[in-house]
Amino acid sequence: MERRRVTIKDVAARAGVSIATVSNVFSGTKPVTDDLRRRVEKAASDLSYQMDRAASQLRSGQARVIGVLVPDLDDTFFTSLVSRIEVLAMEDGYDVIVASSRDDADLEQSRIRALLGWRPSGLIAVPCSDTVPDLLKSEAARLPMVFADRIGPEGSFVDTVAIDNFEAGAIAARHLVELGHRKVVVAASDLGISPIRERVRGVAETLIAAVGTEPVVVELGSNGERGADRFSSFLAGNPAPFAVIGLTNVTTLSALSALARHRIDIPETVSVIGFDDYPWMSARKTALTAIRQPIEEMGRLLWERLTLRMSGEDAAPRHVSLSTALQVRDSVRPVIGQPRPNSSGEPAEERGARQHHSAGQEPA
Amino acid sequence: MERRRVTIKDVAARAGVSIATVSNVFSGTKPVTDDLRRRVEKAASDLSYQMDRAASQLRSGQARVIGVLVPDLDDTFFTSLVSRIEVLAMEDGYDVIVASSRDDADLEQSRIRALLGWRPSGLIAVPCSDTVPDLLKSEAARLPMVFADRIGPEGSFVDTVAIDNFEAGAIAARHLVELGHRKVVVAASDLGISPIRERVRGVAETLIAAVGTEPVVVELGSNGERGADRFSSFLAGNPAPFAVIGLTNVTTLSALSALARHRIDIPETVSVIGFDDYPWMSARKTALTAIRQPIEEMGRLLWERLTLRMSGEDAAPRHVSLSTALQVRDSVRPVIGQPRPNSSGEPAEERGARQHHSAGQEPA
DNA sequence: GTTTAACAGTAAAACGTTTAACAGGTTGCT
DNA sequence: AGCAACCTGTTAAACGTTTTACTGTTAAAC
Repeated sequence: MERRRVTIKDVAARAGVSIATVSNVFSGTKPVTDDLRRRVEKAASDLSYQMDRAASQLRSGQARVIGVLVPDLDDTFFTSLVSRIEVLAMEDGYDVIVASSRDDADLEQSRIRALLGWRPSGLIAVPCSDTVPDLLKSEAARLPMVFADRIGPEGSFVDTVAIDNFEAGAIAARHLVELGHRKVVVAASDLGISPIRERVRGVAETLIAAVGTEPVVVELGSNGERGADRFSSFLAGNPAPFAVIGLTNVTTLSALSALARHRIDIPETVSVIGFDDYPWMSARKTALTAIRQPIEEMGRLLWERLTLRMSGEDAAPRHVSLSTALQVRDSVRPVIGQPRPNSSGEPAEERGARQHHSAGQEPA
Repeated sequence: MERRRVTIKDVAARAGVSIATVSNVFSGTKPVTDDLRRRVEKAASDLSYQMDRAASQLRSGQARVIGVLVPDLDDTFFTSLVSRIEVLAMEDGYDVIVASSRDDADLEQSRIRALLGWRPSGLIAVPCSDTVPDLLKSEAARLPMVFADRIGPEGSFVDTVAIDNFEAGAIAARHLVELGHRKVVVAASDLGISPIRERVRGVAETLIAAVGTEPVVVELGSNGERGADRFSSFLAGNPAPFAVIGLTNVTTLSALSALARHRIDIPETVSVIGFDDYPWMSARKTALTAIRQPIEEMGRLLWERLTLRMSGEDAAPRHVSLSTALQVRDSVRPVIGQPRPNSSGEPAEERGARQHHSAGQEPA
């Protein structure tokens, strides 16, 4: 039963040519006359020949594969990115091998090793922490790579594509302020991640500048379920009304989940701005106002940068920063006049940011 | 700058052993004394040696890679599956390369070719149509593979893991019936896909048996946005109240979206049962009752079957069928007494199923 | 009508591993 | 003591391609 693998040799024999010619027919390295080409193609399809990538890659050094490393394959944001990249890569004849670091630096390290073992033509990575593995730093000269989304302060030794995180936060805060909100709660995932810190900063600075109020930052982690629990217990100690900004699609979900659990009405008692723009956000009675990341464009730019590098571009690293936009829907309620005074207290501070408490009038 | 690649030879030289020994240290094929092993490991790490997969694979024929083919990388169901598989595969030392067929049979064919070119150790596929590519049929003897989810009537030449689709539909219908519903609309994706047909059948037969009513089946396609439009125009011609069953997480979303667009209250005017169980479903004021697929378990079984095959099991194909369960939440409203008569008409038939119209009393 | 250049094809040498065949050295068994 | 069996290590031969260098042949240029 165990038929021998059909190799380039068999094809060559059947077509009556040398193996080099067969190789040329398929790789197109050197021209081949139509007659021979046809003969070879016929022979190949007769034998249902399939090139052996391992052999091809070993000899040529060209892998035609790109590695994609993301922190979490259950997070729609990352899978959307992977999806885009897969399409683009396929169109250019590359295959993609995925690896998830599950937000664990050690695992990330080992996944990177695995990816590198493929000697891929390129690497697209969403690092899981600010500190980029040395492994990659030393490889950066040799291997084309682009970082996405999670760009640390020092992540500048390589091309990057990310959104303007500060702006994203600012946009959300501004919207809230314009509608009269003063008490805002930020549902952050992990303040150890610098883009998240930036988003928080965007919210905080805008809020302070506009109304002199600091946001309350709640750290929910990157697991949705735990996040919901945490936000739920936050809710227990910090009565509405206020507005919440989700800084991540996962934290948005967590916050929403907790809010639902407490049967708190949106936007009547708490206004919500979500992150990312996914179908489920508009599939609700009060559709979610959200900060939309241009995922499609991110994918495109990521691939563009990578292909440029792969084709030998050797300029200084470029960092592209994309703008987010607010998708205004129904989950933010305009507040008329001053916020009504709380009867029973107000959000206590949870982490980092101090909260300015303004009962009644502004200090001019 | 272009340093030469560090190979097994360099390591061997530095450690003062033969390349075969180095190979043995890493592959563990033959035992090596501790002394040498240490020397080799030291040398390898000094040079930061990394094995070349291409060479290794070429020689050994062992790829340690498994191909995963899904119809859509933007559908959370499939990405959840991929995520599970990636974890399991990694734990066993396999890498995974993903390909999306985007529900296109031609593309699927070409993606399969690409996957096969890697000579993977195994293949996990969610075919995009009932007719399995001949390409795979002929490869089935050689290459361990398992099909998931989309199992056609003839998909039996290879191991499969799927849910009991008929039962899934039946469960949903039963729940509806028990709560007094008689008019049910089924939001199907594509009736060309046999699992979907099965789910429809499950709903229809249960409904007919219980209350003598046939469901109205609306075909929404597998694109969420278009699906929402279609369901929206269905809604325009077919006034509530009724109950809808989403047969897919995407169609659920589409239906919900359209419902929201028409400002129809859930569950007051229409009751909804969704498919799959995702965080967004419970992150709403009226959480969604849904048919939950055991994705985690599916992934586990898929991997289990595949590893069994990869380790040489050569029994007849096994087909495992998993049960779904209804996750009861708040989106289905009990109907008291008879359904109130419609004022302006009722759902017209959209495709396939005829609708029985019972104005007033049952025909005993 | 030479000389050149371009072209189409081939033979053979890589590419970096794994592994089959083999070689000493030690141990175990009569 | 003698022989087999077993270790641990080495040498060299694969694995299936791509690519370099080379060989004729044909077209272009003088």
